[in-house]
Parts: sequence; C-alpha cells; structure tokens
Amino acid sequence: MTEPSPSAENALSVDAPAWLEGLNPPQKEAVLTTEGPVLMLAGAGTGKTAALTARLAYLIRTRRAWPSEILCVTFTNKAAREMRHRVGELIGEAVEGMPWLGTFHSICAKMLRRHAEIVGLQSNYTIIDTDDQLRLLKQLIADQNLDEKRWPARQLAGLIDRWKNRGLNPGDLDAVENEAYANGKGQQMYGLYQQRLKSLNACDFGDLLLHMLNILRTEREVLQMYQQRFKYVLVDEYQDTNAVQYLWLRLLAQERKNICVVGDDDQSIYSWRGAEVANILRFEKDFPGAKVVRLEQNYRSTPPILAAASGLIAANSERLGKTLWTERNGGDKVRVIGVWDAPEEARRVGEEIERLEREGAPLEQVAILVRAQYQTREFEDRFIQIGLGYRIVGGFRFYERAEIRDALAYLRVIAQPQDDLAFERIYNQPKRGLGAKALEQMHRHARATGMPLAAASLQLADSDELPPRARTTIASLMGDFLRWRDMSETVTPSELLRTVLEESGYDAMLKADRSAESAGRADNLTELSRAMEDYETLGDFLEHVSLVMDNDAAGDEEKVTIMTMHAAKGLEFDNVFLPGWEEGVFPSQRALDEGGLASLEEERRLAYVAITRARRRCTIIHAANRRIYGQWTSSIPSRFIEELPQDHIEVETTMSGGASLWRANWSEREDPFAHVSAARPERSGARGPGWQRALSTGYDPKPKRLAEPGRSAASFAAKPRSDIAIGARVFHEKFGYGEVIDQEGNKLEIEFEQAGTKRVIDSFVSLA
DNA sequence: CCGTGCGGTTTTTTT
DNA sequence: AACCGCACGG
Repeated sequence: MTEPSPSAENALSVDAPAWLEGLNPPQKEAVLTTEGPVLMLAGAGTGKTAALTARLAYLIRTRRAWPSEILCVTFTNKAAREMRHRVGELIGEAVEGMPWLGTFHSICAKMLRRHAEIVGLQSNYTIIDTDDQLRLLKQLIADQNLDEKRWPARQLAGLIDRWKNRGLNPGDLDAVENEAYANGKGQQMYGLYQQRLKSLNACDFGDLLLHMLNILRTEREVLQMYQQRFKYVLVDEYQDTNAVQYLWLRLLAQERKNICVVGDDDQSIYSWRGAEVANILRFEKDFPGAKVVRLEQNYRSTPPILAAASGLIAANSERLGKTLWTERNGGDKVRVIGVWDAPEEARRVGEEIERLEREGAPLEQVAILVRAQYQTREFEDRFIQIGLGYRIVGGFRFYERAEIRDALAYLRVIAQPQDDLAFERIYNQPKRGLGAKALEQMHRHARATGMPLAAASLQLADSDELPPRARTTIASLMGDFLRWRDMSETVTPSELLRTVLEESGYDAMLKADRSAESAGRADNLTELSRAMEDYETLGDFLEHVSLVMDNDAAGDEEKVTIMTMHAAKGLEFDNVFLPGWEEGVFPSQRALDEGGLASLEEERRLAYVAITRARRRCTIIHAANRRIYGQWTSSIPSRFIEELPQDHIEVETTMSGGASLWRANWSEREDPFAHVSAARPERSGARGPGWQRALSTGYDPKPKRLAEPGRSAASFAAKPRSDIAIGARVFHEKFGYGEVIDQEGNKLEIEFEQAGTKRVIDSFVSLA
C-alpha cells in the first residue's frame, strides 16, 4: 500500500499512512495508541476488525515491531484466518511471518511443543478430543469401581473442563469442588486422569492452556523470554476469555503492558465455556491508566435492525452500556412471522429465499441462524427437495465422522506409539477377530509392564496368553505398523494414508459394505487424503486436525448458509433468517430450567448477536408446533419477540392452518411454560403483547407462493435429464438408493429403499 | 466373537 | 426420531 505520509492536522496522525484515513476518530485512536494498555469496546458492526487489522499493520509498517514480535489472539480459527488475510492485504506478504497470530489453543499448542518436557510430555504429544476424553474417563471410572450410570463420565469431563478453565490443577481443588463428583472423588479422579494423559503422552484442549500457564508460572526464564519477545499483545473477543486465558495473558503482557483488548460485553455468549465477562470489566484495574476507546458507529445494519437489536438487549441488566448509531437511513422493518409448524417454517424460509434469489440477491449473502444444531435438519430436508443450494457450517464435522476418525487413529498410532486411545479404536477395525477378550489381555499386560498398549500387544503375541489366531493377527498388525512407521519417514502423509487404508484392509471393508453410506465414506477418505497434501509432516497434519476442526469450505458460492448463532458471531449477511423463536427452543429449555437470570440474559445476548448479523433484512420466525425428541410439541412465541420494540418490527402470520386453529389447539392444553411466566409476572410471557399480536394478525388466505411464480414453478418447467427414465435405479446423497417412479421436468419421484417415497431434483441423484 | 434387538437417553452453544 | 450401551443367541 502507501508509504507513511506526514500530516500536520492532528498530532496522532503525524506518520499515519493514507489508509488510516478511512477510519473514524475512535478507530484511529485505537490504532495509533500503540503504547500502553488499550481497552476497545466495540459494538456489533462497528469496524472492530478493521481497526484491529489496521493496528497490526501500523505496528509492523512503522517498525515498532516485527511480525514475529506481536502476539495476536483470537477465539476461532475463522477469525484468525480472516485477520491474517486482511493484514496481508494491508502490508503484503509480511504476514507469512506472523507466527503468533492464532487461537488461544493453537498458540499454546505451539508453545507447549517447545516446553513439553517441563510438564512431563514429549514434544510430539497427542491432542485428544472430547470423544477420546470420554472413553478415557469411562475406563478410569470403571477402574475405580464407580457406577458410571450414577456418575456419568460426561459429568466428570464437564467438571474437569471447568476446573481447567479456571486454571485449577488437581491439587488446587478445595473440599467443595472435590465433593462435586462421586462423594468426594473429584480430586482423585482429576489427578488420575492427568496422570493417565501423561502416560499416553497426550493432553486435552484444556491442558494446552493450563500446562502453558503452569509453565509460565513456574519457569521464570521461559516467562521472561516470551515477555521479551512479545512487544505488543492484541486480543480479540476479550469478553469471551476465561480465567486461564486471562491469567496467561496477564503474565505475558505484564512486563511491557502494551496490550490491546477488544470486546463487547453485549456479545458475551460463552459463559458456559467458562468465559467471564468480568475480565473485561476489570481490565482497567489490572492495567491502570488503560485508554478506553468506544466504537459505536455501526456500518453494517439498517436503522430498524439496529433499533430492534438495541431495544432487545436493553432488557438485560448488567451492561457496560453502549449506544450504537448509524448514518444510514431507511431500511425494512424486522419481520416477525408466525407459522403453524416446523415444516411450514422451512417451506416458508425456502420461498422467501427463492424470492430473494429472483430479485437478484446472491445466495451466499443469505443465512439461516439457529439456536441448536437439531434445527438444521428441517431446512436441509426442504432445501434438498426444492433444489436450493445450502451449506451447513459446523454440524457433523468432517473430522468427527467415524471413518475419518478411524483413519486418523491409524495415523496417530504411527506418529505416536503411546497413543493407546487411538490403538483401541482401530485394533479391530476392520474386523480382524480381535475382541474384548484380547483387549483385556493387552490391557492387563500393558498395565503390568507399564508399556503402551501397542507394544504390550506385540509382546503378548509372543506368548501363549492368547489363542494362536489372535497371536498371528496381532503380530501381523504390529508388523504393519512398524513398516508404516518406517515409511512415514520417507513418503508424504497423504501417500502414507493411502497405503495404510489399502494394506489395513479398511478400503476393502468399505468396498464390501453395500449400505447406502459406504460410498460416501470412501469419498470422505479420499477427501481426507487430499486435505493432507498440504502438509509436510504427519505431526503438522495431526495438530491441524485437532485444533482446526472447522470444515467451512470457503469459496462455496451460490449457497445459503445454515449455522448456529454461536458460529455466526463475527459474520455478516445481507439477509438473515432466524427461525425457532419459541420458548423452549430460544431461549432454550436448558437456559430456562437451569442457569436462572444470568442464563436468560446470555440467551438474550445471543439474540442480539443473531439480529446484528443482518445488514439489510432480518426475518424472525416462530412455529406453533414442533417435534422435540420425536414428540410433537406445541410452543408459544419467544419472550424475545415481545421484547422487540414494536415500532421497528412488522408482524405477519401465515399459518396454513390459520390462527384460529392455533388458538383452538392452545385453549385445550395446559400451558407448559406457566412456571416460566409465573417467574416473571411483570412480563406475563405466555400471553403478552407478542402473543396477542401473533394471534390477532390472522392468516393470509391466499398464500403468496400460490400467487407468485416461484423457483419451484420455474424448476417445474426445467429440462429433464435424458439419462434418467422411469424405473431407473438411482442413488441420493441423503436418501440412499431407490427407484424412479415418476418424472416431471427435472423433478423425480423416487421410491427409496430406506426413506420411502420422495420428490427430488434430478441433479441430486446419480444413476446407481 | 459378532450381529441383533431392547431400552434408555438425548439437544445447546466450541476450542 | 436416532443413537448408544447392553444382554442374548448364533
């Protein structure tokens, strides 16, 4: 970009480059106040990332620091990537050299590789995920003769997670914490778990931070080295930091105090993960003299959207308080639509999107934000049916699929022979005739000798402890592993995987499987090996997999995005649909039952985050009936709907059953949320204005989609595929195999073997 | 040792 | 509805 150009106007901008001119005064102040602590309170859509990136670029361009001397922490990989990209645009390739830009977890993982021995690990330690963690805890619980039914592993995992988030080691637990699991076994179990992890040369997510905190606390030299190195520290989403992260940051920044944190208390939505908004509130105490900069001018949304969001969040009690404003005018009101049931909700959203598409709106600017993953299904089904391109962000993540985890387990055993968890996963996958009996023997021997499972099994194969067949099987498997391990030194990770899948019989197993999913599984493995081509070493790849679990394939254009509100934080879209605004769904039943007021307020902040994702149009939808746990359940509109400022919203009800039906349905039932509204009598949640409004609007007897030609109609007339005829056997990604029983244009009616009769678009099936 | 069927549980949200 | 862990029988 441009060289620094002197300007006499303002002392602050003496050596400011021209690109700083695009920033507003508070943003500029946040960029130019490089020395000393800075607290940047940035509301939604106020150009926070622009200011942060400009600050980074400024530090580097003015030679205040080399890229490698800046610690820049984000919460998600997505945010880190975005930041890297944008800084790159401002200053050129120099970002390649920003090694310390990343998530808390990835930065700590990197540091820990260097200092692993201090906490008793080797630098090639494995990072285990929740799945492994749970399996490990179950083993420990069984070892202790505790009843797993009574003291679920999940509960223990949750407790350990919370302890780690607070920076507590097993020895730091007080009596109360200790009592939290199995009548005073908390501390013991936590200790055993940590011990076991060490022997596996492994650590969990929480350990990445806790180990590093422990190291910085005990090793003066290590701490000083990092304090020296990091001349500037930047932290994004500061309201989401938990205690360990806070303590870690404070240690690193204490010396130079050039720390700039950015956050918005109204967007704090991760308290369940141990985040403490208090961190942002006490920043000025920890770093006296901190300059506080407030970013309040919103560049993203229209006035009605801002007004709706602001009005809603005003119902929260504990806020620092910000007033977002915008220079923009006009804009559509936020729409609130009531529908009969969840399928209609999906249908309605589909129609709305088709209309937007006809108006020329790009699909990648359309998002559907849901409270919980299960809500995505309804939309998926509908969009497949009408042939609307979509992508689900998050959800069943790529790396969580069984076949991928199996493949990774093989690679983990190759890379790190102490990884018993990985070995246990694949020692009999594909089936080799090794079962629980053999495993039990292996465990016994491993425990007796202190060896890892794999090594113990090899020794066992040389004894008479096991039947001859099992012995030869194990010997041959271990022979394979030795060979693969040798090979891993010479071939690329990707080639290694292909060999392993072939030689282990995994490929053959998939090929032999005639189920509807097996083809997809094979494809996933191909995709995995393709993804591995970007990595030089197996270790690099495995670390990437553990830390960068996201799978949002960028460049997916022409597709609607479906994701959770949490995943949407930091993103923006022209058109946002917010379905499922019903009591029990949003706010979630859990939040209503458990966390009390604090929890409800977090849900409200989530609503605030969701609404403020919208640039131009925001549509909120609530359904009167929905299936929950497979049961049809009636529900009432979310209290958040009635909390929206009426002047800025537009209510519409187009239930195909009509409002009267809805009302009838309701008058016959007890209000399942009576206790909820009773707790807040002043708002009378169950029958408040939102409810009245929704009922009184009535329904449109002539639904729009009949009056206007939609995409459905357009595709009705589209050319049929010539290669498919009635009677053809086809395969569909979601419904499996089936026979075509009718063909109308490009629409097929197919009788699926598993899924029954469905109407689908022909481009979604292939000849089987 | 492996597949089947029953019953109980499940849904927040993410690194 | 869908998934998991467990008991039972081939």
